Amino acid sequence: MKNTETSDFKYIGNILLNWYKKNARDLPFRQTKDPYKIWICEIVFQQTRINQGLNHYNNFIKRFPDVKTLAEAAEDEVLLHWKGLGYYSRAINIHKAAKQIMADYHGSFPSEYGEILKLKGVGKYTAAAVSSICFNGKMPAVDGNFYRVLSRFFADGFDISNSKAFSYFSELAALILPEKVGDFNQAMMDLGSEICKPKNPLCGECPLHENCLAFSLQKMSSFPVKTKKVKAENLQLTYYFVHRNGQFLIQQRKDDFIWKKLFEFLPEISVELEPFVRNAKTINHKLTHKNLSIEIFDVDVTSASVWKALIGTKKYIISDFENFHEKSFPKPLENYIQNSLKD
DNA sequence: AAGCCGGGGAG
DNA sequence: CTCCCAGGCTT
Repeated sequence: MKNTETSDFKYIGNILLNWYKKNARDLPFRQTKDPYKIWICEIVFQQTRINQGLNHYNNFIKRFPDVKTLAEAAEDEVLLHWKGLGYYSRAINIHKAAKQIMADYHGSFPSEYGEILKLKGVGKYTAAAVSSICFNGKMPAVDGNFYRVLSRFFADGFDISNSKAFSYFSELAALILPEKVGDFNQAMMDLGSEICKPKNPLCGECPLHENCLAFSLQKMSSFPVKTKKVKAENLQLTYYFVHRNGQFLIQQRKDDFIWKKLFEFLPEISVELEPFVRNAKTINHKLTHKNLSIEIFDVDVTSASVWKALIGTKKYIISDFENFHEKSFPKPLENYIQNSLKD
C-alpha cells in the first residue's frame, strides 16, 4: 500500500453505490433487514455460490423463521436442512448460536459488531456483514470478492493465502469505504460475482474500469495473487450396508473429521453377519482436501433371527428406504441409497 | 500461522 | 482436470 496513502479514493465507494442501485441482484434476503435472516444467509453462503445455496436458504427460513424456532429445534433437524450443502459445522454452530441468542440476549439479535462476533460460527466477515446491513455498522465485510476487486483495482500483489490478507485488505477497503457501508458491502459482493469474476471478468461493464490498474495494465488474470495450493490426500473408507426387508442400519458420526454429525452406514460388522455379505461396490468421491475411495459391502441379512438379535442390541439406528431422506447423509452415501432403491 | 472442513459449477 | 465460492474453527 505504498502509493495509495496520499490519494483520496472515496469516490470509488460512491461509484460502486450508484452502480449497485441499478444493478443489485434480486435475491430473497435483499428484501429484508431482519438480522436473523441476514445472519442465516451469510452463513449459508460462506464458501458457497448463490445458485447452489438458494434453495437451502429458502427451505431453512421456511422451517426456522426466527431465532426461537431454530433454538428450540432438534439438532438433527437443523442438520437435515443443511443436507448436501457441505461444511456441516456451519449447521451445528448456527444452532448453538441460536441458543446463545436466546440465553444471552433474550432472543433479541445483538446489534453491536463485537457482540455479533461472539456468536458461534460468526467471524469477522459475517459480523461485519450483519452489523452493516442491519444496524448501520461501519465495518467492511471483507471476503473473497474484496480480495479480488481490490487487488485488481490497485494491482496489488499481496498474497491472499497469507494469514494477514484479511487485515491487509481491510485497510485497502477503508480507503474507499463510503458512508452507506451496508450497501457498499453488498455492492462489492455483486460486482465480484457478476463483473469482476475470477475468470474472464466483464471489464467493459465495470463501473471502475477507468481507474482499475489491473485493467489499464491488462493484467486482470494476475490478480489476486494466491500462492498456497490445496492438495487432496487419498483416503479409503469401508462401510457395510446392513439391510433386511427395506430397512438398514446406520449410526451418527462424531463432530470431528469430515461430515460432522451426519449419518453413515456401519464401518464394521460382527462375525455373525459375515455369511450375509454379498458383493462390494467402490465409490470414488472428491472432497476439497480428500480423494475418497469408499468401499461399500452389501449385507443382506436373510435370517430373521439374526436380524432380530441385531436390532435387540439397540446399538444402531434403523433407517429405511421409505424415508431415508429424513436424515442427513453424506452425498455419496445418499446417492448409494438412492441407487439401491432402483434394484 | 497453518491446516482442515463439502459440494458444485465454470472454464 | 483445476480453481474457487457472501469463511471460520482448531491446533
